[in-house]
Amino acid sequence: MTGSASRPTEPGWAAWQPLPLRMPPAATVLAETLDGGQAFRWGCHDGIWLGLFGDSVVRLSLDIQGVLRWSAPTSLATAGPAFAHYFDAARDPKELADSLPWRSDPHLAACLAALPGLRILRQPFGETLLCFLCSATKQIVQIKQMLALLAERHGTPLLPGLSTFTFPPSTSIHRLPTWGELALIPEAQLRACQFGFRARFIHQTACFLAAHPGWLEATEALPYPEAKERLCSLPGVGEKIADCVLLFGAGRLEAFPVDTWILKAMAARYGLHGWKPAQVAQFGRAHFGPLAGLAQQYLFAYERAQSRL
DNA sequence: GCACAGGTAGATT
DNA sequence: AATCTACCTGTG
Repeated sequence: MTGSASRPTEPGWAAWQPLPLRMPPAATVLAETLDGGQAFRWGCHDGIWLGLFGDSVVRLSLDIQGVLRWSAPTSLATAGPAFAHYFDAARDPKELADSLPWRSDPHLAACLAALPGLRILRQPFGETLLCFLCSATKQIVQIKQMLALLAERHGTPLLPGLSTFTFPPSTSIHRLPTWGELALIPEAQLRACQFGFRARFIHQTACFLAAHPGWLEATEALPYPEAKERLCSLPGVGEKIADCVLLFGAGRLEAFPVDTWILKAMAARYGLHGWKPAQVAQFGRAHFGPLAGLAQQYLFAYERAQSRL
């Protein structure tokens, strides 16, 4: 009996509720969505996902029928609705993907077919900036470890009352520090969280943001080109990270982040051998159109899956 | 030992 | 303007 509908209620957690979706994702696609490199705060234990974003804590489970259910702590009444927005549950990802140029692009068509229903999450803007400032030349597993350590040491506990009911075993549940909190942390303490050379960038960015109240919020509200330009003015933020922040943290689906995977994929699949990242980014936006970022996520996931075979 | 990991910034050519 | 390199640190 693995159906979560029949799971008994656990202390501190509200009952599991179905998330209304046109088409629930397959387990592999859900895993790729939550843990495929756009977010770094999800973990899966015994078939149940636990995720943290902003002040929210949510658990997810695919029941035997394939229905996606969520459960939030009773102390966090807003976590459910917050997750629906985070997951962009109101939007049908297949419909969105259908307006990508897959009809004239066989490789894109293959990527869409391999991961039907892959989504772009709508993560908190500031948090996304922090996460991708940590990402430079790091693997996903390591990025997750760095952020977990930072949250553990410098972030507010989200479920103080549930500290004894650990889920998963021995996992601490702290939110990431806000930029205001980060500005108060000495660079040395960031280095102690295994940030390496990224510690200086995070510290400098935190100091800048502390000196410019409202700067992040204003940036998020700007059109894509202006928002990207402003993000790139932050220490440690180049084109790639700016595009990731706008794509995963601001719903700007026209952003087309070019990392080493995409660089290799576009060379191999589209013949762009020897192209520079900026050239590939321009090609991507022109070729894939206003939803280029969604296409990018399919290409990225497909390429990583191929490499694991 | 050494290359590489979802890069960026500053120096050098 | 284009190319090269240092920057932390863990992993294979």
